[in-house]
Amino acid sequence: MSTANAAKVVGELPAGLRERKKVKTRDALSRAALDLFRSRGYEATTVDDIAASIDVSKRTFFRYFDGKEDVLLRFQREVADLLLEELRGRPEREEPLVALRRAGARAIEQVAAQLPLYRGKPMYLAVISLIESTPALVAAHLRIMLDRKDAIAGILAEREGVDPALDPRPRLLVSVYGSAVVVANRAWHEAGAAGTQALLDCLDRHLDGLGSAISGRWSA
Amino acid sequence: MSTANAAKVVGELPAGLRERKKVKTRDALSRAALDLFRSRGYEATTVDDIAASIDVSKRTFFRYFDGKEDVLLRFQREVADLLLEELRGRPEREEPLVALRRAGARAIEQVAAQLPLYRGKPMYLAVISLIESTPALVAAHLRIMLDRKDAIAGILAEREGVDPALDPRPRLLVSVYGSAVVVANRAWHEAGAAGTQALLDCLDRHLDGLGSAISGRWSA
DNA sequence: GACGCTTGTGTCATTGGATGACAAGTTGCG
DNA sequence: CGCAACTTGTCATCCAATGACACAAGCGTC
Repeated sequence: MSTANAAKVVGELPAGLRERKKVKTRDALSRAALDLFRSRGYEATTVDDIAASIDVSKRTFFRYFDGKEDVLLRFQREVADLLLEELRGRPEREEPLVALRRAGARAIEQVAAQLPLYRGKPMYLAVISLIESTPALVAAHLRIMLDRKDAIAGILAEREGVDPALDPRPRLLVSVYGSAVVVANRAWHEAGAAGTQALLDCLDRHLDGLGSAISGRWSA
Repeated sequence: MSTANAAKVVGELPAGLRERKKVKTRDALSRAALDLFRSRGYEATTVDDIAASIDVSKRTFFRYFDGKEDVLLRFQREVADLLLEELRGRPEREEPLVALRRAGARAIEQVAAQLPLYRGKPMYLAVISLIESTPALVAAHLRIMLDRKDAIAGILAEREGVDPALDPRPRLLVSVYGSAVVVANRAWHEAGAAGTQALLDCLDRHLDGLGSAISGRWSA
């Protein structure tokens, strides 16, 4: 139940032949899309191109993914869903931002580790890089986080015993956390897009900087 | 020079007949779009509908606006641009977040005051409400802010004498500020979408809550 | 006021994303 | 094997967006 949606993870045993085929097709589509996006660019690649490159019809592509964006964003969705799950399991003693940070870090670790590799590195990292170099995808990423924010804010509100409809802090915190994630992703990408640990470190640095960023003046 | 892009403002004297016609058409399109979006919903309204309702061709619509979203988002763009302008004029003594807040508040005030009215209230407010009730538009709004964030962060970095490429704080602050704006917009919308002052107050309340949201535990 | 020049508009065609309908092919299973 | 359930491809359609081109309307000039 805790891994309900994790059928896409590597070490799964996919029941019958039918299921195995589907997993294979989805994976092939993901890779083909990633390849094409990276070489030609996201906008310059049509869904037809992707489908044709693995010899399926465009219609089939849309049966596996909700849209062109979804090929990449489904990983981000996965992270967001995992974060939600992890957050529910955080000990009550942790203060809100700490619980969020831990849950987020664990979610990223899991996705990076469980998802298939792409050229030796976790596919998840390649996806982030691609997203960060495509404005339309950054926006779509924001949208995904937006969709999850209410749920996350709800959990935080419950943990702290406040009413999310009256107290702005739950939503604010979630939103601010999301901001830090986005800025950190970008910094990581611009700094060369190293490994998973570099990404997590970068995120930590940014989250540490939050307090200092919003208060007082900055020293040069 | 400071009001270079403000041709859309009310009290302008539009040179010749040609210009006056254009302003009229653009305004008619905006209103028609707003009407249709509000009654049928954003997705359910086609660009053809909008154009047909004021008897112009779809092609003409796309000559006035970059796309369907742009009819509404151009107001948000205006706010973002004004904020940028205001920020450049803030006194150096103000600390970063304070300068941002003042610049943002002034930008909103100006847009709300200068833009045409829609059913008695500033059109800007109607647009926010519509955006807030349409997920796709919220995402697009985020994208607009995203496009401006680097410029804003650059100004803040310069004011404070830090290097925006090394210090994460400029980008962080801008991003966090943007988060607060979005959360505040939504809260304002859900609270009944009162007037401009209510929006500004709501924004202030959210910005005041930032520090408390990210640190420590919350009291019930 | 007639002449061009510039600019805005409509029509037409096209591309690409996304979805519904239906027929044909596969897989799963008794 | 043979039927039921499911997957896929083809076809048609809708809509956003853009380029090409012809036509009309504003604008300045003589």
